[in-house]
Amino acid sequence: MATLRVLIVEDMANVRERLSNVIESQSDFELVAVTENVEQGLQALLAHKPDLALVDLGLPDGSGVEVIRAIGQQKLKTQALVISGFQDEKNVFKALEAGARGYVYKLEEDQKIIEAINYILEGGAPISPIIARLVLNKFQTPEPDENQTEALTSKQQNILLYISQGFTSKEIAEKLGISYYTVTTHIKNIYEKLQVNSRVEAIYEARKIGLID
Amino acid sequence: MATLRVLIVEDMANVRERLSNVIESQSDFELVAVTENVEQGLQALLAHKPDLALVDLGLPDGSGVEVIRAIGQQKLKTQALVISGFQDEKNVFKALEAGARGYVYKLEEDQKIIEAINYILEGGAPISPIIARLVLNKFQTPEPDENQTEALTSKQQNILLYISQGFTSKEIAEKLGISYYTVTTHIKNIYEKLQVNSRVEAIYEARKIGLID
DNA sequence: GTTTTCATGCCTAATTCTAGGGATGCAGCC
DNA sequence: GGCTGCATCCCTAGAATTAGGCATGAAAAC
Repeated sequence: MATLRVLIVEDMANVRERLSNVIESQSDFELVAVTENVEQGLQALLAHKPDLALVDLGLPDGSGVEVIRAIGQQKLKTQALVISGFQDEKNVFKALEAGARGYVYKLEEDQKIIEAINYILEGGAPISPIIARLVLNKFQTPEPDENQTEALTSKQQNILLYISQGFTSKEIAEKLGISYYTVTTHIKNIYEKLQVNSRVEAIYEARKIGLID
Repeated sequence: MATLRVLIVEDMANVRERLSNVIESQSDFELVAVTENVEQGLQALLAHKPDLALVDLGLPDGSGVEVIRAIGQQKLKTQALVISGFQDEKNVFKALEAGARGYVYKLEEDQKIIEAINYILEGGAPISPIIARLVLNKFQTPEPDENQTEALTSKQQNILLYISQGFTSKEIAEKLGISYYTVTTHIKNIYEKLQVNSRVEAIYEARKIGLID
C-alpha cells in the first residue's frame, strides 16, 4: 500500500506540533504540508492534493470548513478529518455538510487520532462521542407528539391532509360539503396552532412533527 | 457513585454471554436482567427500570427499537446503547430517532464496549465509525445535482427545495440574489415539467417521484 | 350551569401566486 | 454558424391565499 500523504491545517502551535509528531511516527504516513490558516491550507491543498487533511475549524482567517468545502468543489479525493475543539453545533454541522469524513475532539489521545485515521481508510466515520452527541440530538427531534398532534382537531387534520395533497380551499369546501369560508377559517386555525403563515409552511411543519405522511 | 444497573437484550447466546461477562467484570456495574427478545426486554425494562440498556436490534420477535421507544414513552431515565450488527440504514436511523444514546458495532472489542458505556455516562454519544458513516451520509446529501434528476435543472431543484420549506417567491429571490421575476419563471417551468399548477402540488408530486426529501 | 372549544358561516383588504405574454445572453451541440 | 436549452429579467390580469374581523350553535369540560 502506498504511503498516505497528509496535510495539516491547525493554528495552535502546540497542537500542530503534536499532530505532526503523530503523523510522522507512522511509517506509512507522509506529511506533505503543515499550515496554520485557511489561506495556507487552501494553497497546500491545491498544490499537494493530499490523501488526507487534518483540519481545525477555528482558524485566525476563517473556518476550516472552507478548506473542506474546497475539496468537494475541486473534486479532489482528499479525505477531511476535523480535529477541533468542542465547537457550537452550527460549526459541527457545517463541517459535516461540507464533506468531513470524521470529527475528532482535539483533546483525544494520540492513539485515538491514529485510530480515527485508520477508520477513515476503512470507510468508517470516526466521530468523538462528545461531538456525536450533537449529531444525535438532530435525530432525536424531541417528541412534542401529544403536544401538538392532538392540538389539531380531526377536522383540522382532515383539511391539512387535503391541503398537503394540493387541493385549493374551494375544492376542499366542495369535497367536504362545507362553505369555502369555513375552510379558510379552519386553515387559519391550523396556521395558528402550527405557528406558520402559509400552506407550504404548514405542510413542512406538520411533516416535521409527524402529523402527516 | 452508585452502581450502574444494566439490562441486556440480545438474542444470540454467544454475544449475550460476552456482554454479560463484560458488565460483570466491572465492579461498578450491576447486571439486573439478561433477556433475549423484545417481550422479555420490555418486561425487564418496566420491572427493573435500569440505568442502562444494551440493546440488539434484530430480535426474533421484533426490533430492539421497540424497547428503546418504550423508554421514552414510559419516561424512564434508562439510557439505551445499541449493540448490533451492521444493519441497513433504516434501522440505524430508527434506533437513533427512538432515542438511542449510542450505537456500537457488535464485533468491537470488549474494551470498546466499556469505553462506550463510559462515554454515555459522561454525556457523549459513542458511535462506531462504520455506523457513523451512514449518519454522515445523511448530512452530505444536499448535492445530487446532475445525478438523479434529469427532469429538473439544478437551479429548478434548488428553488423547489426552498419552496418545499415554505419560502415565498420573494424570499427565494433574496436568498439566491436573483430577481423575483426570475424565480417565478423558474417556478412556472417546474410546474410544467411536473405537470402541476401550484406549489403544494409540486411538492406532493416531487416527493412522490423522489425529487425531494 | 357556565365556560370553553370546535365547527360553522360571512366579509374585506392586502398580499401572493399563477398563467399568459415577451426578451436577452450564454453555453453546448451538430 | 445556427439551434436548443437554460437562466435571467420584465409586465399584467385574474385567481387564490392570508389576516383581520365578527357571529352562532352544539358539544365537551369544569
